Amino acid sequence: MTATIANLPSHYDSTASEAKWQKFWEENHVFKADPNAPGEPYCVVIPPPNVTGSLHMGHAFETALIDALVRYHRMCGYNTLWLPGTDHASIAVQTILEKQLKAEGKTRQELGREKFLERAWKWKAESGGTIVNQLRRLGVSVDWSRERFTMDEGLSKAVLDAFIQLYEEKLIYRGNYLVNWCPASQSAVSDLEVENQEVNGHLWHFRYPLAQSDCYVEVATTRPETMLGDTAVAVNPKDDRYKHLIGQMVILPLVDREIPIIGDEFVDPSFGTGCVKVTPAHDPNDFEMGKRNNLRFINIMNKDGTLNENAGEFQGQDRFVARKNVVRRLEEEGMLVKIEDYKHTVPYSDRGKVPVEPLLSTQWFVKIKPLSEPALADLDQKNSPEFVPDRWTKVYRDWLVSLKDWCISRQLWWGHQIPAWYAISETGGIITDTTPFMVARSEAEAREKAIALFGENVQLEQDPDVLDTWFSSGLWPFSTLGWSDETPDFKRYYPTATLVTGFDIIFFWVARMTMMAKHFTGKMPFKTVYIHGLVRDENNKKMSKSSNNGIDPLILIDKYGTDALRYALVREVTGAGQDIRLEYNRKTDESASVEASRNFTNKLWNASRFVLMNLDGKTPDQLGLPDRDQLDLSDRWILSRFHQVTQQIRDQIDHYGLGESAKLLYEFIWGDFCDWYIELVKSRLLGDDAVSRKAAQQTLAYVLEGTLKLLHPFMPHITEEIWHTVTQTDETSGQTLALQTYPIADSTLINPDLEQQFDLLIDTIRTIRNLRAEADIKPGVKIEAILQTESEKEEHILKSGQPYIQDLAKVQTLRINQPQTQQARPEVTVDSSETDLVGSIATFLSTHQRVLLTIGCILLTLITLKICAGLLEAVHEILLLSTFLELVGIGYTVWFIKQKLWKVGDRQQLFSQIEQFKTEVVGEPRPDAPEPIVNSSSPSEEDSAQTIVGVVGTVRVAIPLAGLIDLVALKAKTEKDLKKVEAEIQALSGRLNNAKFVDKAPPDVVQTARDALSEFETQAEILQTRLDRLD
RNA sequence: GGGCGAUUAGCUCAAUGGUAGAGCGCCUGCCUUACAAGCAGGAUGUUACUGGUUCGAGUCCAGUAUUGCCCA
Repeated sequence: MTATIANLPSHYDSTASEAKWQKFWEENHVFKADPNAPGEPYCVVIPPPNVTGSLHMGHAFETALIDALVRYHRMCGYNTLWLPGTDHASIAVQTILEKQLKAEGKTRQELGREKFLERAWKWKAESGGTIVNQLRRLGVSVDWSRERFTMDEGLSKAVLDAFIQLYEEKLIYRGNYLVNWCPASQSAVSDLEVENQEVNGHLWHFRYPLAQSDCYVEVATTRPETMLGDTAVAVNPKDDRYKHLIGQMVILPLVDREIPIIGDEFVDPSFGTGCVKVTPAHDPNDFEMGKRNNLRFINIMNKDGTLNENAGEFQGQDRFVARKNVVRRLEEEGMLVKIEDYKHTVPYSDRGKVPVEPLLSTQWFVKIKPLSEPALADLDQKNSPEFVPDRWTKVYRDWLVSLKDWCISRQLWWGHQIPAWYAISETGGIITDTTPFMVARSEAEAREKAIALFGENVQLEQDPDVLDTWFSSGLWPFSTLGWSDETPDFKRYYPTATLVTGFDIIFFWVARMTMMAKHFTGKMPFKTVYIHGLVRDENNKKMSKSSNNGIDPLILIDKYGTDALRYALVREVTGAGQDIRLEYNRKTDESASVEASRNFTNKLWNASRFVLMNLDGKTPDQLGLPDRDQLDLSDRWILSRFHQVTQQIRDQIDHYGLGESAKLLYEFIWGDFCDWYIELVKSRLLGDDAVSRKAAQQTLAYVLEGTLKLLHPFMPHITEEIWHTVTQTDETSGQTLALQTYPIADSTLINPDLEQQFDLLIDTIRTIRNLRAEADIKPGVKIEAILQTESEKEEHILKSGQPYIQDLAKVQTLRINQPQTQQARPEVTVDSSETDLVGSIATFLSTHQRVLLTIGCILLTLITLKICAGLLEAVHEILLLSTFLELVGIGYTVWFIKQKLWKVGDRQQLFSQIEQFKTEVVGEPRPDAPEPIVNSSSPSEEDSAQTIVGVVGTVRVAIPLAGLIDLVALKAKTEKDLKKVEAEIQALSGRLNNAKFVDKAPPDVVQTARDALSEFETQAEILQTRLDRLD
């Protein structure tokens, strides 16, 4: 048994609770998957975070979404596995480490590969530890026993297997191609690691003289220094200005090299002069042109971004220094025509933050078409994988179609070293483009092969480069499950169910995984790809490390709790794929939206406290299911709502409507359950009808427990905490909400008609409350209210809900009448024997309130004076005190009259107090009195101007007010209401008078409009009558 | 330049083509024994703009403006 709830504080302590349950889940192996257990498998692999430091809000968002899906499916009975892990992020980590080294005045070369890698592993341990800790604090339901890292033993083996297989299939090749060279990290980077930035640059126009004449052609470039590597000038063969020049030669200035003028369709005649210089070794387009036209490839650059021996006088200069110098020299030679300001995009290295240099070098490539085509076929033929939302399918498809061969080698140390060994003894002890190599599983295997080819004395050296990180990430969905072995996990959980990730890495990652998976396993690695948006900051900027606008989720978790943060993130999502914006004040570390969610957790907490306080120490199980025959109207209503919401939530989550589900729960818990049901049930819990009380307890317990289950995937910690208390489940039992069955909607309890009827009661209560506020009636004061309707149905509903109205609108006496015009109808005339004593007194009181007021006033004054006199007598010996008290007595009388009798509202309050005093003596009317007071010989309230009136549906709500009221204000309010109603009437009748609308609109829409019009007309009539009487 | 989104209350965002809602903020009144992190009530909109389709458009179409992202 757990501690009694009475000891619980009124505020939920997230910090303590979260730590407790995170520990509990892990220690009890709650999320440990068992491939031998029954149930359809539901497996999700985590998009592995980079070990580059810590998680940011985007990760928190993503894991909140995944966890909601995973916990939901687990509770739905799937054999669920969420597999966690991290990614080694070769470039990113190496950049961080080199920065650290630089700060210490060292380089990695000085340190050496081995020591550098030691350092990297140390970093990995720290960062990985931080990340894992953060994931734990987020309360994710992952199976930690299966945690993986892209460079751990198993995954490294998978990488080796994949590489060797692809190489043997001739899908991996080594070749000399143009790559994106990052001079900062001194490595090739993939197209994806390049970020195009718009810069304000220049367009330089140069003259290249023709070899055979005094004429020249004019070319334009944004990178003048590359002219040193030009091997042609190209024009469009259809360009009349130049086509006669094709085949002629020009003399390259500064270099004095003769280069041809070629015709190539690629040249855009409208760009610049229509005549372009061609540098095949330093520009991707020129590279293609060079291959098409058999041009020379002259590399003018070293790997550090300085110019090499091919640059002549500029050798050794940095590329940007050389740029200036080349321009100056051309100007001196008279070859500079002009310099234009020019805005263009420059490729920057994502990591190195310097402009990327297209550089010709020898790299390893994956032939992509044989991989992308099967993946494309699956998409086109089977719509696999299915993207949610669908529009991302096109993005994914376009990418697959336009893929180029994938450069997979990186000139880095941190990562999977390429399993190729060079027979360097064949090429003078160094690796060159022509050094023979062996691809093998190990150095020993490579040596065996090498000896066979080159003899015993062959010297081997492993390729120093590592593989692109995405090569190993591409294997993630199956390598983590044990591939390339047929492990039980792989057999049971592969292919996985859903991949949840951001659209920004569809290219990077999703396409790599589908291609690799199709090739190696023959299957798409996941059924569905759920694409979520990005978390933007308060300025609508994407949160990222480079923008330095990220927010550490732990700050908000510490302040508001994990559940609050997660819920705030998830409820922001609509549909899917939409970006969300997180409100955040960087000065105070506060977030309004997370605070709102925290308030919601607190609301749930307190509602649960209330329920617990009223269950007489029993659990939902002990109380049992409520007997349907004993249910009160409100019980049936909340049960209908509960099952309705259950159905909606299941539908939503099944279609990835996570934000919608979260919002549904918010409305249900705060609105239906707390604002209405709990308020309605209070009097029954306090009352002495044991049967009704028990039904209320059972319903409360049942709905609360069910709601905790519904909410669990979104707010795992607080629901677990409350569930354990409500069910009195000891922690040591190992029982957990996380493994309970997710509620299943019982359609026999869903009653839309009942819900609609209940809405009328709610609206009636609201209208009375509204009128009370308008009339400035104090909250504690009980009033009289009169409800009139022409509709028998409405009348019936109002009568069944009478105690609710009295209870929640603080109505002492409620009359539910037929309007005067129909009062003759017998069914509404109730035998006077049914009119109880209280009703008589109320009628008497309201009829004779003025007399009563006067009597009360006199009585009170007399009592006051009597008390004063008595006091004076008792203390008359004290000097001056008697005079003082006399003054007090007189003063109080004056004060009393002014305070209690002068104003209308105050007199009314006094009246009400007297009435309450009366009820205390006579007794409270039973809240579940079978019939409201019906009085066909209606008193004159509705004839009096001293009545405030509102309408709901076609129900007229009247509250008689004692004494005079502010007629002007009342009139203004009535006029305002009437105006609103008249506007509605005008709009509706306009529509209904339109023959086309009546003809063409669906009949139910027309009928709805007719019903609404008739309702508004009734409302208008009621309001107009009131207004007439006020005049 | 091509593509994909977005633009609705002061702010953040909702609304199967049927006549606009929520949270926060604001105003009024309440410490009503679950909750002041709360309760009750209230005010607030030419749905960016211009046309078109339709009986009917925030929603569909075309264009314009602003803005964000992706790809060149």
